[in-house]
Amino acid sequence: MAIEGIDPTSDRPVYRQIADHLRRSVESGDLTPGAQLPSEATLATGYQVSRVTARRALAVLETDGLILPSHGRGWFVRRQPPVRRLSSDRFAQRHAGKAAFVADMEANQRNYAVDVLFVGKGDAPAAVRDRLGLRAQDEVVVRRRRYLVEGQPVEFATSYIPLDIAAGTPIEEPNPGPGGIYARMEDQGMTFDRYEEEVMARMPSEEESRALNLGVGAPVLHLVRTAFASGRAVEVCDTVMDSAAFVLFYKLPAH
Amino acid sequence: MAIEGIDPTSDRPVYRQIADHLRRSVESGDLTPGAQLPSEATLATGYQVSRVTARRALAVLETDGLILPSHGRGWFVRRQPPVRRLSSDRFAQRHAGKAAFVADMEANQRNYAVDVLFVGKGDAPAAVRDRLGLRAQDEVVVRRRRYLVEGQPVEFATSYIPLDIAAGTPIEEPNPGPGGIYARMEDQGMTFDRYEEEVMARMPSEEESRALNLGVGAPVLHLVRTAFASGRAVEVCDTVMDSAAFVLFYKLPAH
DNA sequence: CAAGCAAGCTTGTGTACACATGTATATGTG
DNA sequence: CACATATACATGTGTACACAAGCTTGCTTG
Repeated sequence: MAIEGIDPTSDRPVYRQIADHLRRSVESGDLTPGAQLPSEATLATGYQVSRVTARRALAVLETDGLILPSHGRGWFVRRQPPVRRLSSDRFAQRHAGKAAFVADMEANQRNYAVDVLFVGKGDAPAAVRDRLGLRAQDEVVVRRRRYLVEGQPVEFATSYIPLDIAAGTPIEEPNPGPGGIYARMEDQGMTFDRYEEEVMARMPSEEESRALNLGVGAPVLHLVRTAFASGRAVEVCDTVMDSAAFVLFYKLPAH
Repeated sequence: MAIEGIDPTSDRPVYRQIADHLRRSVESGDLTPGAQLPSEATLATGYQVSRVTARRALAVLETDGLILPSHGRGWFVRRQPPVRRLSSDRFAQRHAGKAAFVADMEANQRNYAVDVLFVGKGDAPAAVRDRLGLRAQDEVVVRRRRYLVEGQPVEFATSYIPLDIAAGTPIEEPNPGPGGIYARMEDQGMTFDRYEEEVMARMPSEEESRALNLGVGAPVLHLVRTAFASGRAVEVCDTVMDSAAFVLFYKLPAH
């Protein structure tokens, strides 16, 4: 008699049947986020397979981003960070001098934090230089920061601003003051024309995966925003986001 | 003496060292896209490990989306489909009566094809009904289609249109005529107000992975667009895209 | 009581082997 | 020449086992 609906004679491999079975337990809420799964040995005897096969089933769910192993402790159902939305108008309509991320977070009533990881002069990648219309030797101000929601890192953002705009202004400081760097540029008399955003989805590098605390199979959203003010590109912001934590929202006029 | 830089005494597991070594071969162009890797048995003897360990190294690269196995043939370096861009203004500025996708493709000089998979009356998912402002029992016209570029399926799109708009019009036909369904709605005197797009990145279901011919570790872009005309939501289009084939491009005015 | 250590659990990495199944190629037969 | 078949080789799935290494618990010892 088959154990728990597993049929060794089926065309579908046993390890996939076990993965399906466990997946249903997770998706039905039978195994809640954070819950511990039975140990590999328990699963193996329970499903009457070898530990190798049980592990293979677990690996499938790990790749799917459903569960995570913890060496010496066990396998656990992933806690999905709560989804939040970002609006396309988040840069156009800054609320009462607050930076975009802060306004988003307060609108969604979430605990958030921003770590400034690096601010200073540096070089820009070639793709960024192209968008800013700079030459190879031109330096920029680099602002790298990390955003956390409910204690979880969810986003890394790196801004590149041409030196002739940023030099000698609060843009070079870790804290650029109320309204963020956009407000400081407007202080200089700049008027923002438009933004261009390029959105990609891809797998994270090992470093990104570690930094965002992602599961093995979890992709990232990669957003490159170019801001144009007074007829020129004044900033490129390169953002890598935990895809489970974001839904990008764009409101587009119909001409 | 170590074979090919593999050190069994290192802290880094052997299978990861082998994966790194092979990854470099792929990324350096030593193994070009489409090229076949040595067989598992060859790798095992070459690196002096068991076939299981060689397979584990290959599985790492498969999860990373670099290589693909072909049963009975071997492992091959993935061909990345050529990246193409979609513009945010693709719906606002339809060119000479051409549908959005067609205009995009011709602008990028690519071979493309559209398969109409299903057109007819049906039910909409709850999330779609909400966006359209419909009740549970309200039926819609469902239009499901597949887009191919250079022979590769890259996108599945499903449109939902309220029955009171679509019934008895070419919108119910597989071929809705020049300009697509938007043009037919305008024929009815509708004026398009705005579009809302929600962009997510996630891992595909097994079915999606198969349908889009994705590698194991490849994510999809999931876009849900709601079109508003004459003050009401008139269409929801649910699109799942091969993330390797698309860069979404949005041009946003600065208020 | 507290510190430390050992036992016993967990996952992580690796071996060797067996057989099923898909693919390509060479070979032999009509 | 065309077609079926055998065979060699590829990956796919599964077993059993061994040992390393991390974590938790509880007992022992000072």
